[in-house]
Amino acid sequence: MEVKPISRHTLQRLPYYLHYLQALQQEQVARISAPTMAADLHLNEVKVRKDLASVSHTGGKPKTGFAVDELIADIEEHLGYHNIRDIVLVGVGHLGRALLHYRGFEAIGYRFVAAFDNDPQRIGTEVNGIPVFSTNELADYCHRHNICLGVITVPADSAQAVADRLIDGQVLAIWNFAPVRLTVPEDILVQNENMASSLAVLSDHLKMKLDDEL
Amino acid sequence: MEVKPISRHTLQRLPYYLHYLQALQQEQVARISAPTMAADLHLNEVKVRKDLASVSHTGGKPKTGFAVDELIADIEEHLGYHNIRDIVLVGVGHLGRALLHYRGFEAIGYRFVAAFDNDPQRIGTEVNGIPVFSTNELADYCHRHNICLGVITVPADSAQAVADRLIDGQVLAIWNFAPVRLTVPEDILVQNENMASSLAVLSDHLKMKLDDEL
DNA sequence: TAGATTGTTAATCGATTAACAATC
DNA sequence: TAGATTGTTAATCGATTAACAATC
Repeated sequence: MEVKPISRHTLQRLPYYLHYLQALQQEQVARISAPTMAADLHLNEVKVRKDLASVSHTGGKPKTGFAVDELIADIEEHLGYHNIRDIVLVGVGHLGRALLHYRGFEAIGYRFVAAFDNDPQRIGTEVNGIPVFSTNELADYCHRHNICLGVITVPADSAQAVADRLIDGQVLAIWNFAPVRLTVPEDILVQNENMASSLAVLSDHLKMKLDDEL
Repeated sequence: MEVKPISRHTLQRLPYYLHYLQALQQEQVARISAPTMAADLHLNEVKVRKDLASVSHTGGKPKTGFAVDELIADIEEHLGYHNIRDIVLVGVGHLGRALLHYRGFEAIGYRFVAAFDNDPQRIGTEVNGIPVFSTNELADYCHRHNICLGVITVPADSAQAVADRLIDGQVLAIWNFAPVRLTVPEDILVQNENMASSLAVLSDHLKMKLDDEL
């Protein structure tokens, strides 16, 4: 019995499937086929079939497709819904605040339990019910509460210092929104997120469109 | 004289290069080699060389590398720094607010000129100096001001309606943060952004790490 | 000249898409 | 049975990485 690792791109699509299936569930739809999903989500048919095959336990049935309820359970299981993990956020600026309010993380098994900031004005307050502590307490807090993941939303010039403290606190992974590449030990997982990066791709496509129209 | 199209992944890396080079410029560093950049940014050496080759006009010189100033200019040109484009945002919630405050967009040639929302409490206010109008005025505003790009940060269930209005307003592209796939005419460019998607990838890697440690 | 660095051609890797047999 | 749909094997495509000749 083998467990085939699930591809990066498939994982990125899972939350879309989940959202779509939950909407179907609301409308009391019991079964759904891969081709229908593909059409509705504007994805390639085979891609959807492969994605579903890689997470579904029971699989689909020819002619009728997949049971909506089961698929939802399968995807949620894969995304880790059943073992909620505690995470922290550092940098309670605008982006930090937005993430603390984001509702989509619980659905994939993550919950903010604390936020950290340097600004005395922010320390001691709460954001969406989550307490804000001094960054001095970061490493200690992570260690004591067994935090696995830290989200960095501080400016670029303090991101590395924050990362170092998170690592002192024994986190396993860092989700970094600062526009710098962090230097971390090999066994620490870092995922970089950059709004400007995403816009850069869109921008290039847009430029080509504008050029074409001349 | 051919223009080779620049790859999606290269584009995503350009903002990182730009940020890194600007830091070097601050420290009065005049020239930089691809291998050094690769080491500092934890990227493959050849990847950096190819990326730089695809944007640099004058190219590098063996032994000494690239002129920092020229590289910055080349990357900025590619990202569209020199023709700022006006964009709008719809949905002034937490995420919308964060984006309106984000400083990284100007650096790649985009400027928010208006925001839209349905909430009467928000209409008429300003966020970071950007006026908030009623969503009713969306299509009209875009058309009159020749807006090329609309950013959607409304909840999933109203995202499609907003997209329809943006398209009425003749925008060319949509940057969609709602967790749904929009239905749009073929010639409209849509880029989907989903925080949960990104976390899903990180989550899976993390799960494997945790499993390994048992 | 010797050595580091560039730019490019070839090999590898992973993801997408096409083709098709198996199934209800 | 006929036809839609599944699951998988093979072909294609794009990006990364390795190898190497050209250059200052």
